[in-house]
Amino acid sequence: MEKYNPEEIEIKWQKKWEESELFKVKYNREKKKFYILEMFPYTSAQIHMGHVRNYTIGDVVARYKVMNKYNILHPIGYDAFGLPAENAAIKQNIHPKEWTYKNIDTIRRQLKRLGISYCWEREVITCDPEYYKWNQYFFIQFFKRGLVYKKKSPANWCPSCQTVLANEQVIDGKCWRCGEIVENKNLEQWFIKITEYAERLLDFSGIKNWPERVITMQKNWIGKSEGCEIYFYIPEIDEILSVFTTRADTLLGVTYLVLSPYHPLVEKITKVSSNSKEIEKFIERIKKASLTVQDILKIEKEGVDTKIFAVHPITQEKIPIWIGNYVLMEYGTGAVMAVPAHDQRDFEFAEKYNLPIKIVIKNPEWKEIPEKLEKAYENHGIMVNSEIFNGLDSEKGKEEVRKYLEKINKGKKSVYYRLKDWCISRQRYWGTPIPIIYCPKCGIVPEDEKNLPVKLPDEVKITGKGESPLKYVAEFLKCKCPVCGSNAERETDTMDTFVDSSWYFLRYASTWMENKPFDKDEVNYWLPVDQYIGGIEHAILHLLYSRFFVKVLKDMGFVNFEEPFENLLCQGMVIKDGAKMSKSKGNVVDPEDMIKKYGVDTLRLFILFAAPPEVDLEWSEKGIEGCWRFLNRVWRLHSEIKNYSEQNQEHDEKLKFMINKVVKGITEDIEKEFQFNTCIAKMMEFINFLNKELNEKKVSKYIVIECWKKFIKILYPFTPHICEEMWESLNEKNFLFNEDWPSYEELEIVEEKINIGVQINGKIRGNIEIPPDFDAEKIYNLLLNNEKFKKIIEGKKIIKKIYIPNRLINIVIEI
RNA sequence: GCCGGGAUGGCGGAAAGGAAGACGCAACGGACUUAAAAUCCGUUGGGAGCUUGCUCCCGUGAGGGUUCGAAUCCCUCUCCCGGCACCA
Repeated sequence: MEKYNPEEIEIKWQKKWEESELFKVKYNREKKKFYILEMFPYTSAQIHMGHVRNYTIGDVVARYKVMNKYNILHPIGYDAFGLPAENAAIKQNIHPKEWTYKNIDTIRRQLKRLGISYCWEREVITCDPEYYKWNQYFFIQFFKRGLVYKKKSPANWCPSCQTVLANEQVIDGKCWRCGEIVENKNLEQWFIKITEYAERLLDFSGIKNWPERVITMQKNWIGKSEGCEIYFYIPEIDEILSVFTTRADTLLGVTYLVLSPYHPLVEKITKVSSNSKEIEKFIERIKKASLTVQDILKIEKEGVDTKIFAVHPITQEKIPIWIGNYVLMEYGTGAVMAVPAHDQRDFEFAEKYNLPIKIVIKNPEWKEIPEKLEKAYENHGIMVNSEIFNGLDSEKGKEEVRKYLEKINKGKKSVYYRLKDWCISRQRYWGTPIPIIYCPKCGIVPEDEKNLPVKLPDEVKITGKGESPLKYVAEFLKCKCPVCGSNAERETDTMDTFVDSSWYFLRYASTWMENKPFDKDEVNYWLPVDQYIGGIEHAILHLLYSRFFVKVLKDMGFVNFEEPFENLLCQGMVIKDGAKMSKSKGNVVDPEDMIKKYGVDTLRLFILFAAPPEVDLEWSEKGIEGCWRFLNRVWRLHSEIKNYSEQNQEHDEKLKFMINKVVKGITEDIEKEFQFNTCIAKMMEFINFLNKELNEKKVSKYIVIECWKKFIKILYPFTPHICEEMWESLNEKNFLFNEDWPSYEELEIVEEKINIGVQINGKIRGNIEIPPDFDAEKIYNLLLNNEKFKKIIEGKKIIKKIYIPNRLINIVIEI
C-alpha cells in the first residue's frame, strides 16, 4: 500500500483545479445564488492561523453549497492601503507599493497552498488606482449629497502613528493599531455624516443571522438616548439655555445647572458675572488639563459658580448656574440640569459645593421621605414635591412633564446619539487621495469626475512626521481648478482605509467594470452577501461603516438592498497557552510549518475539529496529530476497501443505515450552525464502525463501495485534496466539486431489537432490549419478566407509564 | 453602573426537556516487535460495596422552582469573558 503523502496529493490537485478553472464563477441565473465571503486580508507579510481558520471555514461552506447546487460567488482580495506599508518603507527603505505587492504575492501563494476555492479572476486590490478611483468617485457623490464636510475640531491624534484616528479606532483611549495613548489635537479634518444614518443603523431588521453580541456592540456604539430638551431662561443675558435630560420626571428636583467650559454661552455669562475672574481662571485650567482621552476618565469633578441664575420653567425659581469639568460639550446640548437627589454625580458635586438637595422621587421602600440622603436615589418611584405631578409614577411622569413643557413651549422631545461623524482624513501617504481642490477663487471644489483617479505619485519622501508627505510633492500638489481653471492646490490628506473596505464586497460582483464601480445588475444579483465570515474585532469598525455605505448607496440608487451582509459568522481566535498568538509572546505557530509537517488537509481538519467556529480555539500539537492519524486511517481504509472482495451481506443493511445517519447528521449540523466539529466527530464514528465491519467481513463489497463513495463526498468540503485522490482511484472522472451532495432517506431502522433506558420515577435503573414496534404497555410487560425491574415495580401502584420512542421508558410508581 | 455572552471529566469539547460526558487528546493495560516508533485491541467522571462484573450513591458554577423526567425552561446568587460608560 502506498503511504499517504499529502504534499504530493495536494499539489497535484491544486494544479488540476487551477488548470481546469474549476472555481471560476459561472454565469448561471437558473440556479439559486450564494455569495460566500471572508473578510479580505490586510497585506502584512504573511498569513497566520487566524486567517487559516477564517478561510477554511469559508471554503467548507463554499464547497458544501456548490455541491448543493448553488451558483457560488467566492472571491478574495487584499486590503492593501495603510500605515504598516509606510512604516516598512521607513524601516526597510522599500517603497510602500513594492512592499505591498510583494506581500500580496506571498499571501496569494499561501492561499492557493491552502486550497481555498476562490475565483482568482475577481481579485480586488485596494491600492490599485482602478479600485481607489471609485473611493474618490463615491467621496464626490457623498460630497454632492451633503454627506461630507470639513471642520476644525479636536481630533484623536496618535503620536506613534502620526495621524488622526476616527472615534471607532480609539479603544480605551488608545490607538487600535499600535496601542499608544491618544492625544487631542485641533486639526482641519474631513468627516462623513454617518450620524445622519444613526436611526437606520439601529434597525437590524434587514439582517437574518448575526451574533447577538455584534448587534449589541453596534447598538452600544450608536448609543441612542431618548429624552427631553428643557429650556431655562437666563434674564441677565436674555438668553435661553437648553439642557438635555432623560429624566424629565426629576425636573422639580433641579437645584442648579451646569455648563461645559466649552459651552457657547459661557463667554456671555462670564462678562456679566461678578465672579468672572474665578471663572476665567477655572476655564483656563480645565482647557489646559485635558490632554489625553484617558485622563478625562480619571478627573475629579470640579466646578465654579457663575453667580448668574436661570429661571425654572415650572416653579419660576432662581436656579444657580455653574460651570463644571464633567459636562461634555460633545454630548447633548453641553449643559445639564443637576438633580443631586437622583443622580450620583450631581449628588457628589452638590455635597462638595454645598448646593441644596431636593428629593422629588420617593423610593417605594421608604416609609417616609428621609431628611438626608446617603447617596442619590436613581431608580424610579412616586413623584413628590413636584406640584401638579405629585403622586404620579415617575416612569409615567417623564411623559407627563414632557407633554406639559411642550404645551407651555418650555421643552420638547429629543433624541441624542453617542455616535459621532466619521473622520476619514489621514495625514499619510499610503491611502486614497481625497479628491478635493482648494481654489483661490472658487474655494473648496471636488475634482472633476472625468479626471479620476487622482493618482498617488510614486516619487515621495516618507518621513513618518506629522504632515502628509503629499504636501511636498509639487507635481501632486499643484493643479488647475476644475471650475475656473486657475492655479490651485490639492488636498493632501488621504482617506481612512476603512473607506476601501466599506464597499470592496460590491466590487467583486463585477471586477471587470472600467467606467463604473460595479455593474448594477450583477451587484443586485449577487448581493447581499449570504454568508460573511470574519473576526469579531471588526464588529463596530468595518461592519458599521459597510452598513452605512450600503445604505447611502441605496439612497443614491446604486444598489437595491439595504444591508450588505445577511448572515455573519464571527470566528473565534486561535490561541496558544491561553493567549492570542503574537510575536511578542513567542507563541506563534506558522501555518506553513504545519503544512510541511502534515499537509493542508490535516491542518484544515484540526482547525475545524478542535472547537465550534465561533469559540476561541486552543492550538494543540497533540490535537493536530490526532487529525493526522485520522486521515491516515481513512487512507488505509481506502486501499483496504479497494482490495476487499467479501460477498457476505449480513450487515449490509446496517452499514447503509449508518452512512445514511452520518449524511443526515452532517447535513443538519452544517445547515444549523456550521457545527463542523460535530460533523467531523460523526465521520470519525463512521470510520471506527466501518473498520470493525470490514474486519468482521460481514458486509459485501458492492455495498461497501457504495457507502464509501458517499463518505468521500461528505468528507470532501473539509479535506478536499485527499478526497479527490481517493475519488479518482475509484475510477471516477468528475471533480468532486461538480458532484452532488449525497441525499439521505429518512432513516429506516433495520435492527430487530433496540435498547432503551428504563427509568423508575425518572431515575435511570438500567436498560432493556425491545422490538422496535413495542408500545408502553408491551414494554411494561417485558419489564415484569425481568428479575431486576420486577423487584422494584412489583406490588407498587403504577401511576403512569411514559415511553419516549427509541430512547427510554419511565415507570412512575407510588412510593 | 448598563447591555450581551458564558461556566459540563485531567484537557478540547458532545448532548430535540428523555440513558450526561459523543468524538478527539492525555493516561493506563494488552497485541505486534530483539527493541523502539508506527499501527491495532481494550479500560478510563468521582466514590462505596461485594460474589470482579455487577449493585448502589454522588455528579453539568451555587441555591431554589416547574416537570414523570432539567446541562437544557423559570427565579435568586457567585465567578469569568466581551462591549459601552462623568452620555446627563
